[in-house]
Amino acid sequence: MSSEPWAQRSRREATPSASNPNFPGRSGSRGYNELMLDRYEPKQFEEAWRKRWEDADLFRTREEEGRPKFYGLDFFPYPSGAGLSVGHCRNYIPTDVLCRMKFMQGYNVLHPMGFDAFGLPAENEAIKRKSHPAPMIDQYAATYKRQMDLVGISYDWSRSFKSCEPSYYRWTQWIFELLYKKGLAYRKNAEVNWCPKDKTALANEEVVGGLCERCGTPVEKKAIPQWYFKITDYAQRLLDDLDDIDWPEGIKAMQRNWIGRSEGVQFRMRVVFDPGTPSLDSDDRAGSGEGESELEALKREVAAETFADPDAEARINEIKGKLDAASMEVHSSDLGELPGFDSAKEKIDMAMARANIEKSGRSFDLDDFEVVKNPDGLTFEVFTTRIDTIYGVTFAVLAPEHPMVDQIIAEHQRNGDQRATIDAVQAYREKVKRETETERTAEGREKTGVFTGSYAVNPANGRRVPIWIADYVLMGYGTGAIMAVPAGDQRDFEFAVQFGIPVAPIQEPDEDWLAANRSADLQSTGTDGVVPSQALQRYLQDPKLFKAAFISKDKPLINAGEQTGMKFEEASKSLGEWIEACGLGQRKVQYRLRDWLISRQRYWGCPIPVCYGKDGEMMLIPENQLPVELPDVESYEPSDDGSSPLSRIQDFVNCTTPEGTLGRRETDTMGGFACSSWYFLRFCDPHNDDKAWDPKRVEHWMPVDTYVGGAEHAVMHLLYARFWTKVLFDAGLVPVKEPFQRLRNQGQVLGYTPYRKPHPGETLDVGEDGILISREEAAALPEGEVFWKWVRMSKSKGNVVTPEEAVDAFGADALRLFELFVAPFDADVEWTNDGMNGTARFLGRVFKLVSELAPNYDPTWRSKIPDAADEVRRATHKTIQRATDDIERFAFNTYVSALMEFLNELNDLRRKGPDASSPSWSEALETLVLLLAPGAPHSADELWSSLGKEGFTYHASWPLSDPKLAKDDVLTVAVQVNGKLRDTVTLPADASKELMETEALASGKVQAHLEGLTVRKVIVIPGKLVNIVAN
RNA sequence: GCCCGGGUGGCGGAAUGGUAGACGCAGCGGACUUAAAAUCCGUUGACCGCAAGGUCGUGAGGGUUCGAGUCCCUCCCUGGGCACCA
Repeated sequence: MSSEPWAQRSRREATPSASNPNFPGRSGSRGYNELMLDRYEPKQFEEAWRKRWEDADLFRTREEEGRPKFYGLDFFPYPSGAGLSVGHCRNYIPTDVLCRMKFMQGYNVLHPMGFDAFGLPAENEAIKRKSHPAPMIDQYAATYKRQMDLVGISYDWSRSFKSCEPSYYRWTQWIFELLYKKGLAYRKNAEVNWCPKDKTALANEEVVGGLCERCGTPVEKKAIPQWYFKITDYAQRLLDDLDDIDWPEGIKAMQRNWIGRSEGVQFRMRVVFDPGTPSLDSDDRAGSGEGESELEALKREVAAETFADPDAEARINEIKGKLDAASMEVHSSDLGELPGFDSAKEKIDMAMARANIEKSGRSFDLDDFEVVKNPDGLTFEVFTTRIDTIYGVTFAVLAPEHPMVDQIIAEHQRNGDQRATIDAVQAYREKVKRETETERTAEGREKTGVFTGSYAVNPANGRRVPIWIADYVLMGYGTGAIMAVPAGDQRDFEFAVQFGIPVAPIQEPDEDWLAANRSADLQSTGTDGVVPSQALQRYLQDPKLFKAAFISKDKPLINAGEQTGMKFEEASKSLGEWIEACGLGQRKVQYRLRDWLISRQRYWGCPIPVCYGKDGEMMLIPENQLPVELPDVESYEPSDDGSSPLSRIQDFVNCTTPEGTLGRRETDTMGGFACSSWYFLRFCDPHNDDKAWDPKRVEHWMPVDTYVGGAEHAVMHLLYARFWTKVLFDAGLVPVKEPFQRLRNQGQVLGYTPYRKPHPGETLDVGEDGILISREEAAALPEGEVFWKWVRMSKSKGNVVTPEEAVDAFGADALRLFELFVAPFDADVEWTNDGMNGTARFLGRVFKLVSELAPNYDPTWRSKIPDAADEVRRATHKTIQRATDDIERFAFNTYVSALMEFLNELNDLRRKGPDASSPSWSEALETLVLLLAPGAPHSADELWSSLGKEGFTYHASWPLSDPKLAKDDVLTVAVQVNGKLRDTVTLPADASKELMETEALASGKVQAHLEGLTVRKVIVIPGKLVNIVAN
C-alpha cells in the first residue's frame, strides 16, 4: 500500500470545459451555464452553485402547515482550532443526504448547526495563546462554517448560535433554576484531589504516582462544595425509556451499564466487640445442636401446616410463651394484632424470624417494626445482590471512609484496649486517603485491608464474623459496607486467601469446575488423579484449595439453614421476605449511576445563577435578571487556591441579593454538558428573546427524528440530554419524554500514521507501542525504524486530510460520494484517496451519459409515456426503490452503488437499443439526476439546468417508484439438485410452481445430475428457485 | 473478568434462510494516442481441465434445515466500552 495518502493525487487539471460541439447546450436565456459539460469538472460549477444556493436562501427552514416534519441533527460540535478533517465530514454528509431527500419528499425539514463554545479546551487554548476565548471561538466557528459550506451541507445558518452567547446561556441558567426549584440541583461537599502545598484542586491527570505533578507533594482528598444535578432520581426512567427509542443497541447497552441497576437486599448487621457471641468456628450450626430447639421444631410444624387457622390464636400464644421462656425479649402487646400480616403462618414466621434475631442478641421494638439500636451496640447496613449466599458470610468489610470505622475506634478507646488495632486502622485509612482513584483501581493489584478488632453478627445464623476495612469496598456505592462471601464472590475469595480468613462452601461446584480450578498445590501433592467425588470432598473441606470462587445461580445451596437445597431465585425471595418481615432491612434497587457533577472552578463556562446572603443563605437570581453575564476580563487564569477565577473579580462577586441586601455571587460555572443538554430545543426557536422557546415551535419539531454523531458521547451527553428532556417534560415544557428518536453513530476515519520504535531509555506513553513521528521524520529514517498504524485522524497525530485538500483535488461531490460509498456508515474507514478517483469517475460517466442523451430529452415525457414497462423504465423504478430505501435506512454505501448500477445498466441498454428518443429515456435521465441530488447536489443542479430546468433539484419532487414498473417480467430461476446450483432457467415472472418444476426437471444439466437417483421431493420457491431433492 | 460490535477475493465491501463475492479500488489484456495521462471495452475467489465442466470456498468445529455468510451451541482472533459497583 502506498504509505502516503496523497501519493496518487489526481493530476487532472482544471482545463476549460471541453464541451461537446455536437451538443451546444440549451438555448434558453437563463444564464447559469452556457456550455454543457460532458465530464465532471467540479471547478467549473461547484462553487457557483453554492453561491446560488446562498443567494436563493435555499436552506432556510420551511414551517408550512400541513406538511410532515423532519428534524435531522448532527452532534453539537466544539469548534477546535484544527478545523475539520474529512473524518468529520463522515458525520455531516450522510445527515445532509437524508435531510435533502426528506425535503424533496415534501417534509418541512429542520437541519441546523451551531457551536458548543464553552469549556475547558477552549479556555486552556486561549490561556496558552494569551487571548480571550470568545473571539477565538468566533474565528474557529467561522472556519467550521466555511468548511461545511465547502462540502455543500444544507444547514439553515439563520438558526445558528454559539452556547457562549448570553442570549443562549440566559436560558441555560433559566433551566438551572428550574432544576433547582424542583430539588434537582444541589450543592454538597465532594472529594477532590488536593495539593496542600499549591492549595489547589488537581485533575486526575495532574496527579502522578500519588504526588502533585508540579511540586511533588503527596496529594490528598479534600472536600470542597460542588454543584450537582440529581440525575439519580431519573435512573429508572432513563433505563426504561431506552426500550422506546431507535438507537444502536451498543449505545443502549452502554447506558444500561452506566446506570447499573441491580436488585438486592439492604440490611443491618450488628457490631459486637466481645468474642462471646457464637463465632463461625464454633461447630453449632443453625439447624443442628443448640439450634435444634423447640422453636425450630415448632417452625417446622408451621411449615408443614399441621395446625389449622382456627387454632392460630392459641398457637401464637403458645409460641409467645415459649419465646418468653427462652428469655427472648419480645415486647409486643399481641402478636395477633400485628398489622399487615394476616395468616397464622405469616405471624408465626414473624415470631420465628424475631426469635432468630433475638438469639443473636438483638432487641426489638415490635410497635414500629424497627430494630432498635442496642444502647451499647452499633449497626451498619450492607447491600448485597446475593442474599441467597448469606450463610456463606465469613467476614464483613467496611470502606475505609465508612463512618462506622470512627465509632468502632471510639468504642475501642472507651474500653481502653486494642491500641495496636487502632493504630493499624488509622494508618490504613491514611494510606487509602493518599491513594488516587487510578491507584486504587489499578489492575491486578493485591487485596489490602486491616482487621478492626470488632465483629458483625450474621442475622441468618447468629454467628459473629470479623469486620475488616479494605479499599476494595467503595464508599460511593451501595452502603459502603459488604457482607463478604468468599465462596461465591471472587473479590471476597481473594481477600480471604490473602488474610487467611475461612471460606464456607455454599454450593457444590460441578466436576468440570473442580477439575479446572484445582490449585497447583493440590496437583503437586499427588492428588492430580483424584476422582471427582474426592475433589468435591476436598472442596467442601476447604474451598481455598481451589483457585477461584465458584459463582453460580443455578446450583442448590448447601449449609443454608432453611434455604438449603434452594437455588438463587427461590432462596433470594425467601430470605428477602424474611429480612423484611423481621424489620432488619428491605429489598432494594441500587444504581451505579451517580449524580451529575456540574461545578467547574473555571472562567469559560455558563455562570451558575445563584447568590449568597450575608449568612451564606442561597438564593436564585430572579428570572428577569438573567442572564448572569460572564464578566469580560483580561485575566481569567485558574487561581491558585482552587476557587474559580471569577471569585477574584470583585465587580462580579459583589451583588445585590433578590432581598435587596449585599450578597456574594456563586463563582463556579457549569460544565459544558449543561449547554449541550438542551440546544436541540433552542434550534426550534433560536431567536426568541422572551422564552427559551415557544412551545408551539417545539411541539412542531420535537423530537429530533434522526440524530447523528460519534459513539464517544454514549453516556455523557446522551444521558444528560435525556435527563433534561425528562425534567422539562415533567414541567410541561416539552411534549416528548425522549429527545432523540433515532440515533446513528458514524464510524471513525483513520489516517495512516508513522511511528518509530523507542530509542533505548525512552519511555512510551500508556497504550502506545511506538513514538509518533512526522511524515518528514518518517521519510528521513531508514525503513526498518518506521512502522505505520491506522489511528484516528487528528491534527495532533499529523495524519489529517482536510476537506479543502480533497475538494481541491477531486471536487466536493466526489468527496461526498466517496464518504458515503467507502464503507457502511457505522464502520471505521482507513482513509486513502484512491477511492475518490472512483467516485469522480462515476460522476464523469454521469455527465457523459446525460450530455449524450440531453438532445433527446423531452420535458413532456410524462404525458407520452406508455403504461407498459420496458427495460429502461424497469431499471429506473427499481433504482428509485433502492435509493429511497437505502437512504432511509442509512445504507448510504449501497445508495451510491445503486446509482452506479443504474448508470451502468443505462449505458448497456443504450448500446443495445438505439431508441434514445423514447419517453422512458427522458424519465430515466430526470430520475438519475434527482436521485443523485442528495449525494452530489452540485452536479445534480448542474445537470438539471443542462436539461433546461429552472431552479434547483432541491425544489424538485423526489421520484416515486411504481412497484408495477419495478417488477421484472422474466426471471432467472436457480435450479438446485440437493441444494447445489446446477443450472438456471429463464421463466416468466408469473410462472406457476408447476411450470417451474417442469422446466427445472427438463434441464439437461439437471438430468445429468439426477442420473441414477430417485427424486424424493421438489421444493419450489416462486420466482426464486427450484431445489430437487434426490438420492 | 463482564457487556457490545466485527471476522466474506489482493483491498473497501454486497447479499428479506434461497444463484456468495453486487458496486468500487487495485491488477491484467485490449482500443484510442507519436507517447503518456485521461477515457472506453474486456477480464479478475482458489484449484483441476484444451474445453464442456467439475471440486472447494464467507475465522474454526458441531447442530437445525430440502437449502446456512445469514439461525442455534462451543471455541479462536480482533475493535470498542466498562471494570474491586457488592
